[in-house]
Amino acid sequence: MAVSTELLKYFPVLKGISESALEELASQSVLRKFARRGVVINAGDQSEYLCFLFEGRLQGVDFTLDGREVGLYFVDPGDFCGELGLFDASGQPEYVIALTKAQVVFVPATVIRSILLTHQGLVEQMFSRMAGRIRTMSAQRALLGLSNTNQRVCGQLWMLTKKDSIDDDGAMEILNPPTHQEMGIMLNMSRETVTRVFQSLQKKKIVKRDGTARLLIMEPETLKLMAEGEEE
Amino acid sequence: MAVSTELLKYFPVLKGISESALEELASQSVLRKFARRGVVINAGDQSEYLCFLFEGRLQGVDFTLDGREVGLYFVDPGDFCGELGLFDASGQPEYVIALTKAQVVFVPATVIRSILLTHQGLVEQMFSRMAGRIRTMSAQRALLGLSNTNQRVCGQLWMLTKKDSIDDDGAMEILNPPTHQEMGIMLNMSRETVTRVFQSLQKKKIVKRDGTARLLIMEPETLKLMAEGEEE
DNA sequence: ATGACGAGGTGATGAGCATCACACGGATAA
DNA sequence: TTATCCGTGTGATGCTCATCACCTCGTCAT
Repeated sequence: MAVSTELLKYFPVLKGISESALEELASQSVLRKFARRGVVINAGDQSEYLCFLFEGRLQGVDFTLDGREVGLYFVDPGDFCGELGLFDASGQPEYVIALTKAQVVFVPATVIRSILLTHQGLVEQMFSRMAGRIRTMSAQRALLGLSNTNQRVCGQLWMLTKKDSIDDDGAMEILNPPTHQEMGIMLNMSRETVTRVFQSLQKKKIVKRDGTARLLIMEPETLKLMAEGEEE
Repeated sequence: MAVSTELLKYFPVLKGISESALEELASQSVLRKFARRGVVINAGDQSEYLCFLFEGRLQGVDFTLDGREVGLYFVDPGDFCGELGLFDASGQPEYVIALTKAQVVFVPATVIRSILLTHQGLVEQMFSRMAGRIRTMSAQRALLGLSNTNQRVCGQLWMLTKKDSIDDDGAMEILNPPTHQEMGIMLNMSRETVTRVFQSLQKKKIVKRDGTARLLIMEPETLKLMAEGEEE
């Protein structure tokens, strides 16, 4: 049932919480494992948990009125999701699914709420987190505004690129890149079109596959220029 | 410079604030008027204000890498925007512009922050507000997932429809509807296409213009069905 | 080994919509 | 009044991309 306080210290947002409060949190939290495509948060559930991602990658997804799946945002390790239910009875608007095998710490919202009362710093962290979420959703929306599919894919890849992972050749990487299908869902385009864009990028040696768990961005600058529509 | 506390009481989120705090707020706030297309919040500005909308309609907008404008969300009277800068130095990601003549109360973020420390209820309100923002952005994103332009326009109109404005004939209304251009920006489609969809809706007597300030939704149910793709 | 499944790859086809170009009418200012 | 601007209306044209259909390959469970 409980997790260790050491595990919780992995999460930046919980820095600055008193040891006693952390123990309280830890005692009530659960670590759950998910397989690829597992459902972490179900829309409509009155899910009363904050979900801290320890390992893997999650994705928030929603559905159109006519049932088509749309991708909203990604969650990477150290981050959390499910915060919409914290103070607000409207429930989760969306699903969160695991894109890869994932480990998630479930912390009951009630515990978080009571700790928020006494930890002003945590309040600010939560605000920042939600502000960040809004920013990435805005950025994602801006991506959709690009009329050219090449630009959209390049822009998405650029957003996913680990900017600190630069190696000797100036190459960067994306760990656990989404499948073509998943990118299509994020970018409002068909799986086939994503595949074709990737073909073209690989032919130009701008990106390179390294197994399924890693995508190398050989020429980050060119990628960025293509996202801006300045390059063919 | 200052505004009256009466004016501030118009805003639901400020309910439950002590009279003294409200006076403090009022003394530091400013009421500003904007013309159509006026810029309320400038991206990049370290805008240190919460902007409460008293009258008119605002829109959050962003720009793609290649300079195209995209619409993010609407702000209606009683609501506020600019909360992203509250606790967070990353600044505003987006512009907020006035879609119509508008009156906006600017409240300095510093004052809000200090009041938040002592008003737990206000913290919850702010959380709810941001959660709501995320929900509407998700809904807006889901709209973009619809492949058919008719559906997108109908879905947007449905989101804008005042559900409490039903009259004898079962008609509803939208006050100060966006221009076709503005709808195009929200929905990733060209102004011309929006016009054509409107033509078709008017021909079928599903909507009806009433001057420039009011759009009548004659058949809300049909509109909703069309958004769901169940009707031609 | 064998079967099943999911990811990726590829061509043909046509519809849908962006784009361009221009026209019209109403509002506002000079 | 006239000039100007903006929102709207509409046709012609062509490109892009969704869709369908089918294939290969690798992986995993049995």
